[in-house]
Amino acid sequence: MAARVTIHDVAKRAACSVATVSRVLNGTGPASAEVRARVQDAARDLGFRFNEIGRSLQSRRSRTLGILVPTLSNPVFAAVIEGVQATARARGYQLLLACANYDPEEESEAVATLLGKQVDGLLLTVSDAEASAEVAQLSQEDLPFILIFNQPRQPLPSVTVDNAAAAAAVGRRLLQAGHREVAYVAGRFASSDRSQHRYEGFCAAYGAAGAPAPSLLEVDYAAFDHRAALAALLTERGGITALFCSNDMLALAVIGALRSLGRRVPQDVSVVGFDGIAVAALTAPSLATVATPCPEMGSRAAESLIDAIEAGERPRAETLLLPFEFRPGESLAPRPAENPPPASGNTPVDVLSPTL
Amino acid sequence: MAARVTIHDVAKRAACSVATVSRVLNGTGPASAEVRARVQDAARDLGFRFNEIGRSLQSRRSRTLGILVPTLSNPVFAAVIEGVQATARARGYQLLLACANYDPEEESEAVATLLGKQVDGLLLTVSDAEASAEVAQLSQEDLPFILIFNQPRQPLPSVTVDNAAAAAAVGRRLLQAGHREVAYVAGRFASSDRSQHRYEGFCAAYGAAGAPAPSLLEVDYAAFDHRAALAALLTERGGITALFCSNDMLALAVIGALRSLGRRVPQDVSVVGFDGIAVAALTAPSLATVATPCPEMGSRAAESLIDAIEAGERPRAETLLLPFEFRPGESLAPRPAENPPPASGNTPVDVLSPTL
DNA sequence: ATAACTTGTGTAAACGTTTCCAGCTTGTGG
DNA sequence: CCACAAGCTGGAAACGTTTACACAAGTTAT
Repeated sequence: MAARVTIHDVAKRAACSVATVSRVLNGTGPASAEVRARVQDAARDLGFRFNEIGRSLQSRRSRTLGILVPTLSNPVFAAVIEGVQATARARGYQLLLACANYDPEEESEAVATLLGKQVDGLLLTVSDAEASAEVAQLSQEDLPFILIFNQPRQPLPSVTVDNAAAAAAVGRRLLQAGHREVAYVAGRFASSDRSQHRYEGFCAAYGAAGAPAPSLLEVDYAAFDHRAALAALLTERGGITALFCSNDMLALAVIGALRSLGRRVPQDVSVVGFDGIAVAALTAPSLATVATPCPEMGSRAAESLIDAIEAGERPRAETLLLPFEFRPGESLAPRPAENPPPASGNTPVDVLSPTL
Repeated sequence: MAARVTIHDVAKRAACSVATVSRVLNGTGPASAEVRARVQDAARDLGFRFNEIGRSLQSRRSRTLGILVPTLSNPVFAAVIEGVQATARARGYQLLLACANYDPEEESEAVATLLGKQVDGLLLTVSDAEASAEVAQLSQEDLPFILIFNQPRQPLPSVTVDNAAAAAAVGRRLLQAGHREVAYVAGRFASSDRSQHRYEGFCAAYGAAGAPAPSLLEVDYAAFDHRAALAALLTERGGITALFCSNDMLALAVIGALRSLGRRVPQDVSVVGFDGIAVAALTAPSLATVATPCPEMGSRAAESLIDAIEAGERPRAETLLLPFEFRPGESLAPRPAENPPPASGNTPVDVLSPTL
């Protein structure tokens, strides 16, 4: 019921004009000590708070950033958002959140909605930055934006890690551990530019070592049961001793699937992930992975974006690569001796399918 | 550069008044087929999109919901938000996100900011709903809000699970497995109403069975190394064979700490969590826990909130309890036979401290 | 034929701010 | 004593919408 109290109410109570109230409360423009006190008292008494909608309309700045991620189910994105959120708040910006479920159409819709809400800038992770209609749309609308995780080949503002280099590092680790026959397991390969970069880097490392090119296994990310696909891969190419998964969530699911197929990790098959989500260190076996500085990526991106906004420019159309770090884990062990994998008679534990 | 195109630009191009443009584009009010077409063409040609700020100012409705959570590091909250996000979007609302880091002061600040942004309603998880200044503030400001996870004893609108009942269920499971000496491990007990409810329910189950009351171990949530605290508890009360942790993230950390103390889970100590985060099913040992329907909690809360908003009312001041489910896991096993825990000579694995 | 609707359209006020501009006090230097 | 600056204050326009109201033209009922 309490009708919102406006600057007019404060003005009336302080017996002055709204212009004066605005000047006093914003500390802009002069005011006598006397009226200043009256205004402040009135504002306090009435519990006045600026209506940011009115402010935004007048100033044509919403002090709001849009952030678009594929999902919140993958902790990587939550971690990024945490970083974004922290620096956004530190600099006086709010966050309007949208999830696009890896669907380009939903991405476009979300961007349109965010634009309608007059966000001052946009941070986003899209399926494929190169083929993305909404990136084009943004450039055209001339709204400052920065991609996160995406590593486009054209010059676009983005913050990520060097996916190819990181994947190559993983490749070298695996080679070092004696794994010559390996596979890359990807969730949504076709629609993820970064997943492709990772595969390329991975293959490059194997090529450079004169080892056979890693197989590529694309699994249906939506289905959480990867047993059939993995079983097929492992019997088809019998010698495979290590799997590099395109992200940690997938790696954890793969480990579960392997276990229930009776394959031990890492004794029979080694598994490496990508992202470095916190829980990966807590599992057993702990997950070998590439740790990406998610919160830092978020805050660096937010920082640059806000800088650009406040300078009235657009962010520089170049990729900022942050350092990654290979994080060893129990899921990666030296290649087993030349004995064939054990018969699958081992008590297959049923994995509970998580409700992501 | 592209100056935003407004309804006036459309009006000029369509050679009509802004009122007509508004009526046509909103489908409100009459318009001749002829002018309707002109307006639609003009809007399309100019790439017109409503400025929601202007709209909100005029309509005094922002079609935006605020959502305040303690953190995004804990996947539970990400899961809730995912549910909220889905139904909010389905009903045409956007989400303004804020994190308060479990700090009541930051909670208040965040609420104030959200109010300034004129959110139509607020979904929030606070440290302690009963002692919370911002809940009072909200009631007073008469802004529709619903608590999530909080289970206040006063009548306040909230969506959660019956924490005490769920904890009692855990207690019964542990008793059933022969664990008579147990402890409750809590992250931030003092500041979490739900953690307290859980402890009460847990104790009630033990009381009803005539078993000794569970010990209470409060650990510093910020410090990720709980080894010292756990070692102290386990030597002090030698007979403890099971730990019930106030949430899954803590449970996973506790399992790591136990491992590095040379205690095997579940052979030496059983561990049960609370929340049912997705990854808990993927770890080894998989985590026994209480699964809470996080996305459902989010969507139910959002649904009720929006209903209230659109009815011009406030949500009913009562707690909606959603069903929980005990989810068995490998981390819970029958109490070991009467032999004392093995000497700690077992290869202590160093847990990598996650960068949450 | 007139009165009373109906239909389509435009004018203008409002929503809550900020800010330009002008005007009113004072005080100062000539 | 007057001009002028400096300090303070208020009026009013603007930001992009929606919508109450007025009005013109056409339709129908009397």
